[in-house]
Amino acid sequence: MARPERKTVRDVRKGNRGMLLRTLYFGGPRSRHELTGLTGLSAATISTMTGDLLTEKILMEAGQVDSDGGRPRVLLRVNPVYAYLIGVDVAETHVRVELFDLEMTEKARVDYTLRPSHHDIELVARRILAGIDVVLADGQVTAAQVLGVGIGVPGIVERGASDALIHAKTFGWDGVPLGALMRAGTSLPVFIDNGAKTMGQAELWFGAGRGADHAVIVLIGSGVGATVVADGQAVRGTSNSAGEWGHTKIEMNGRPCRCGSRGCLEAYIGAEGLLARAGVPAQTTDWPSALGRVLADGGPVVDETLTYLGTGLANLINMLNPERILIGGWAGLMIGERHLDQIRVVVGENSLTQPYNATSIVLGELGPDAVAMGAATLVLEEFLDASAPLRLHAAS
Amino acid sequence: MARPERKTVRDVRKGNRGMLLRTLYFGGPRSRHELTGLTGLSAATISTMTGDLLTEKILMEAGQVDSDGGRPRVLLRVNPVYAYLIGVDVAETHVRVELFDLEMTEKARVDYTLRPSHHDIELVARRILAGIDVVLADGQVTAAQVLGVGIGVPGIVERGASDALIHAKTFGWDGVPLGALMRAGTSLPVFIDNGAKTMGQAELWFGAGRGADHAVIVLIGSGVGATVVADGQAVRGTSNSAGEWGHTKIEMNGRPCRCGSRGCLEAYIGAEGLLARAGVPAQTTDWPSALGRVLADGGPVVDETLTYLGTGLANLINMLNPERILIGGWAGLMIGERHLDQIRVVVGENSLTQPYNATSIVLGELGPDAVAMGAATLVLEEFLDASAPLRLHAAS
DNA sequence: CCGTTTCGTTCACGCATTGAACTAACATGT
DNA sequence: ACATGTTAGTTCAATGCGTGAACGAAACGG
Repeated sequence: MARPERKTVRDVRKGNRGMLLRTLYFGGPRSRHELTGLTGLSAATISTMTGDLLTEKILMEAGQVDSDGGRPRVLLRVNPVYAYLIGVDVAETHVRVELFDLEMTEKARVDYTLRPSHHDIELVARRILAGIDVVLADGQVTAAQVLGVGIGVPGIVERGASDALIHAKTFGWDGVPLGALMRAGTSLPVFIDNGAKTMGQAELWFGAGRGADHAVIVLIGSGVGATVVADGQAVRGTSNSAGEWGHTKIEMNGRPCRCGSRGCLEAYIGAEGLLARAGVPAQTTDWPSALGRVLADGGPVVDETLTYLGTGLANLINMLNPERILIGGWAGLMIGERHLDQIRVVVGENSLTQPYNATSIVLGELGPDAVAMGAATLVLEEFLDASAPLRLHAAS
Repeated sequence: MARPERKTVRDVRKGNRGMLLRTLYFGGPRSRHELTGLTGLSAATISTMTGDLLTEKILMEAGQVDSDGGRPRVLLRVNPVYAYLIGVDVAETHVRVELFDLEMTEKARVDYTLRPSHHDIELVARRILAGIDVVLADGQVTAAQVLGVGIGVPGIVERGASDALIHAKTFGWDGVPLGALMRAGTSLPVFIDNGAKTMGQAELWFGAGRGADHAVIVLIGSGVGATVVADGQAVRGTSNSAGEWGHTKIEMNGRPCRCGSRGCLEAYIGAEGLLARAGVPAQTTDWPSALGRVLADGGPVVDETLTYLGTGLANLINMLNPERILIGGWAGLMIGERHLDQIRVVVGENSLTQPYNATSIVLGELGPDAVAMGAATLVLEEFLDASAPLRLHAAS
């Protein structure tokens, strides 16, 4: 019952323009002629629309191609330096700010280390704002050229009517208004989402998820989460907290989980739970190498982990029937690189034949650094969907 | 990445017309003036559009209301006898064909009993076609007045490029082309979907799910399934087999399930599994009263069942963050009527606070007979979305 | 230099929504 | 009975958009 909005003729333009931009963005340089076929629009419409986009400098020409015997085609492409995007990754140990051009090429980056338990929200906001200034200076870009700032944060981002509120237990954030704080310091449009979701977005757009309409991107680090994509759209749920795959129960009366419950998937396949099960001392700090040793040694704990992971993935397949499952996150990649085949076997044993056969299970391509890129993708999405109304802003 | 279609000005009309029809369908009789506010369209557009719909007889006037001091408003409503819908329920023991008017009032019904293991697809198709003729005669409706036939069937309905194929193990159906068989016998448009899904659709549109944008409708009978609704749209997955909640694993190395795997939720809370766990002899035929006795007696088996059910629901909440969960199916209703409060407690203990608080858990309102009505809803949906292109057909 | 082929643009037309001006239908006060 | 005010609904010129058809542009081959 999602209420469709009133539509007017201008929405037609906006939609078609977005479609053209998307096909050009993802479909490489194309001639106007090719675009008629790819978009279904008439040559006349393509002509006027590309004309507009060229004078706006959103598109640019990209050489010619001979076409046997006739007038050569002029290739068009999205102008990568028409505007820039900023992506921010707020993590437990650092705040990272990155500047991208429209093609997601990194132009500048700055990292701020956060001392443990120094996650005061105002400190974090100050770091982000300072980081924006730094990357703009480094990249020699003015704020007026930036379409917006995307921020990936830990925890649940509640998108209320007014402003995004962030709940992150481990940070001591309980309903923190980061959006408002940002707006107080910059006039750039700000988009905030959970870091796991922005990373999923990045994989979906630029990684192993390209082109998938139904996908689940699973993130296994010390925690466990998932991004669900149905019909090309991220499933957010009613308060934007869908995807807590790590806290689905997979064992009645199972291991206690840090969420307070028992038998959560995260307690078995999350790095923290996995290492604890393998008997790695709790005070170990270098988790990745510890995990590497556990995986190399093999043994029952690893087999058990693969069983839990495979069963958890099978549940996703039975429930959601995705065409693709991506495994990401630093721990997920380490496990998957060694044991993907065995995971596939376990999944096959625990899922229904028909949906299992419709799914391919692959590893993420982007690595754990993609949070900021995914956050920037939030801005890019807005631009592609509605380049007309958004457009460039005067910066303060 | 769902590719949006090329849009033209006429699509604007189609969309707005659908929106108007929907608000009038679900929002009771309204005056043109009220419709401007409800739809966001201008008075001018409302005027021309309602004019069209009135001459097409899709709308009709429904009295007047005084409006203090001025011209009285003329109320408009959807004309319930503009056209009719046929819904079919193909179940293990019967084929039921029902005729509805546009307001889903039942006009005629016919039941055919199926003898066990007489599920030959051609027999079923013949029954359906005969049933269509019977309800049309009983309801004194011509085929030309019927918008289409919706059919709810067991098993997985694979919506390929060409034609719907049905896989239903218990019926011995493996890729059966019911759609093609129907088209050979009638020229009415045919829509086929899984019966659990059509029932979910019925609850969502006309039952306890009205108005929910994010919902899960859970069906517990002898089997267990779910309909997931995200952003007002049913989540179907890549091959239309999403929603197999009953075969998600809730216990490692748990009870064997008839799907061949182990630890499936269905093996615990499905009527068959539940009765087996309670020690009810396998040859019992009257399952509902057996279940009634088990529930009345109480004891550990019941408690256990509520724990499994609550945990399964908690997994849905954590994963999908719905605003509403409906419990339906004959067994689900029996359990829920007695123990809804305890279910809510178990769910609370096993789900994250924030999404739990955003969810209300309620019982279905429509009862197990809603499969045919939900199937008819498939036709209604098509009509409301695209009344212009669909329109009435010449019948054979 | 000319015909052919392919690519791209221009323009009249049909269809959509809209604001503004207008008409319709009532109640009230005198 | 009649004027006035108020609310409901309609009509119309203006504007925006996509499209097909006619037209212009830029190459090739002879």
